[in-house]
Amino acid sequence: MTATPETDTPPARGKRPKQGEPVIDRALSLLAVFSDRRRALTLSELARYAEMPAPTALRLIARLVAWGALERLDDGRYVVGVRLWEVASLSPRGHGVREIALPYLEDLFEVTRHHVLLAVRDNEQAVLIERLSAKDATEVAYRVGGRAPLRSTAIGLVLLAGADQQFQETILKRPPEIEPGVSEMPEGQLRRTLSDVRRTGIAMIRRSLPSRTVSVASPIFDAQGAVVASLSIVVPDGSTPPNVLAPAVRAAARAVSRNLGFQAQASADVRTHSQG
Amino acid sequence: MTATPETDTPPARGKRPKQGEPVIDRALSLLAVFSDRRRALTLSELARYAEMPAPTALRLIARLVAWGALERLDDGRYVVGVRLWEVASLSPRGHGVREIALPYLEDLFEVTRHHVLLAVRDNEQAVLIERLSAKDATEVAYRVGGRAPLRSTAIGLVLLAGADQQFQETILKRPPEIEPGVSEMPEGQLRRTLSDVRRTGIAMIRRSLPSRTVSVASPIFDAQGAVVASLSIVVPDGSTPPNVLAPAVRAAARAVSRNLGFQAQASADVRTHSQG
DNA sequence: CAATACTATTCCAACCATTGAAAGCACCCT
DNA sequence: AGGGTGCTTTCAATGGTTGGAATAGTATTG
Repeated sequence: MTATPETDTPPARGKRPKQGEPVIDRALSLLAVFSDRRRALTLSELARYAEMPAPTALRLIARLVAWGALERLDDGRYVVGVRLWEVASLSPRGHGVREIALPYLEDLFEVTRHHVLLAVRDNEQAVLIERLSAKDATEVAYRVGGRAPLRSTAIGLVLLAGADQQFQETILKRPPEIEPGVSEMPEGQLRRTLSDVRRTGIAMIRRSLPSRTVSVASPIFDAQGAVVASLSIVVPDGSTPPNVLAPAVRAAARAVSRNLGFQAQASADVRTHSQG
Repeated sequence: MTATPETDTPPARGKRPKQGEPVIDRALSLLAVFSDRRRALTLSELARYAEMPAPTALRLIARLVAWGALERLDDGRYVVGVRLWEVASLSPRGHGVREIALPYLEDLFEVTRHHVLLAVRDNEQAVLIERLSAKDATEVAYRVGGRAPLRSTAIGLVLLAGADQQFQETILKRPPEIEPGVSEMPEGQLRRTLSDVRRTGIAMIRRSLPSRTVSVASPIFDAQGAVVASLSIVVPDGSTPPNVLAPAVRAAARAVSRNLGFQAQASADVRTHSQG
C-alpha cells in the first residue's frame, strides 16, 4: 500500500483516453455491443468493443446488472436481461404494432404456411418486428430484431414508399448498395416502383439468396394515414404466384390498419404521391 | 399520486435533494417509469415519477433519445424506442427462448385455438414472453411483457417448481398474497402441488377472473436440465377438459426442450425433487 | 384579453460522482 | 514453476454532472 504523500510523483501521466463522454452514452454503448453474433460477452470483450477501460466497463455493467438490463451467466459472461426486454416490450413501434397485428399475421400464416414478416422503419433501415415461420420453412435472410435494407426488400420498399418526401429523396440520391442476391434498381426505376407501391399498395421483390424467394409486402397505416409498418410474405420462388398472394397480403395489412384506426378512403391514393 | 411535500425530504435548505445517485441508475429509473398504463409520457411526468428535477431529466432523456432508447412523439411526449427493443430482442431469456419455442406454440395454438403462453422467471415473478391468442378469444389476465405471480398461476407454479430449493423456500415462507379470482394455497398444499408438478410435468389452475378459465402449464428444460421457461394454455372453464389438454401441452413443452438440447431422461424425475 | 398555471428549455458555478492507472487476485495454459 | 490472461479493488485527481433560477412557450381560467 503506497500511502506516502510523494512530492515528485508525476509519473509520465498518460492522457485519459476517452474521458469526457457522458456516462449514459458509455452505458448505452455497452448495450450496443450486443448483436446477433454477440449475445453473451465477457467483461473484457465488452470493454474492448465499447472502447473503454475494464474497470470503467465493470462499474457501468454492475449498475446495469443491478437494474436488470444485463444478466450474468454462470460462466461470468453477460447477456441482455429480461428486465430490459420487459421495458422494450412497451415500445409502441416495437411490440405495439406487433400486438395488434399478430392475430392477422397468424391468419395469413396459417393459410399460406410461409414466412410472414412485420417491420417498421428506423432511420434508413427496416427493423423486423415479427416473423412467423413454419418449422420446415425455407431459409430466410432476416431475424426478428434484425435490420433489412429499404431499397432491396419488399418490406423495405413499402416503408420507403410511405416515408416523407424529404427522406425518400435522401435515400434515392444515395448510390445503390450492392447486396448479393438482389438486383438493385437505378434511381429512375426505383422512383417508378415506389410510385407503383403507393398506388397499388403492394411491393414485390425476387431474390436469389439465401434461397430463391419472392416477397410480397403491403403497407400498414395508422389513424392519420401514415405508413407505420409493413407486412410481408416470403415464399419460395415458383410456389404460389405473387399475384395470388398479393390480395391476401393486402387484405391482412388493411385489417391491421383498420384496427389501428385507419379509415379506408374511397379515393385510390390515400397518401401524397409524387408524380402521376 | 398525492403530492405530499415533506415526506422524507430533509430540511429544505435549498440543498441538492437527491444528488449522489449514479447517473446510470437515474437514467434507468427513467426507463422504469414506463409501464403498461404509461406508454407515452411528457417530460414533467417522467421527471415526477422518476423523482428528479426537470432539467436533470431532460438532460438524461436527451441522451436516451439520441441513442434511440426513447423516441419523441410529435406532441412532445416520449415513448420507448425501437432501438431499445432491438437490443432487447437479443435477450436470451426474452426473445431467445421465444424464437425457439414459437413454432411449437403455433402448432399448439392452431390445434386448440386457445391462448398459448410462454413465460420465464425473473426474480419473484413470471414474465410473459409470448402469448398467442385468437382474435375472438376470451379475456386473459396478462399481456406480453407483463408479470404474473408465481404461486397463483399455472405458468408460475411450473417456474416455481423448477427453481432452486433455496428460492422456493423463500417464496413458500412468504404469506400468501390475496389475488381476486384465484384461491391461494396454504403452504402445505403448495408444497404438495409443487412436488406434483415436478413429478408429472404439469401444473393446473382454475381461476374465475377476469373470466372463468382453466390453465394448464408444463416446464421447458435447457440442456442442463434446468427449468428455463414455462409453457401454458388457457381455456374457458368447461370447454376442453384439462386432462385432454395436458398431453398436448406436455408434448409441446418437451418438443421445445428437445430443441434446446435437453435430453429426455428415462428416469421420471429429471431434476432434484424435495420430498416424496 | 390579461392573469394564472403549468411545462419545456437554457444557463452556469459549485461539486461530487466518475475516472482509469496501478496493483492485487484468480485462473488457466505450458 | 512461470508466463499469460482476465477479473476485481483501490484511490486521488477531475471534469462531467447537477439543479436552482430564469426564460420561453402553451394551455386554462376569470
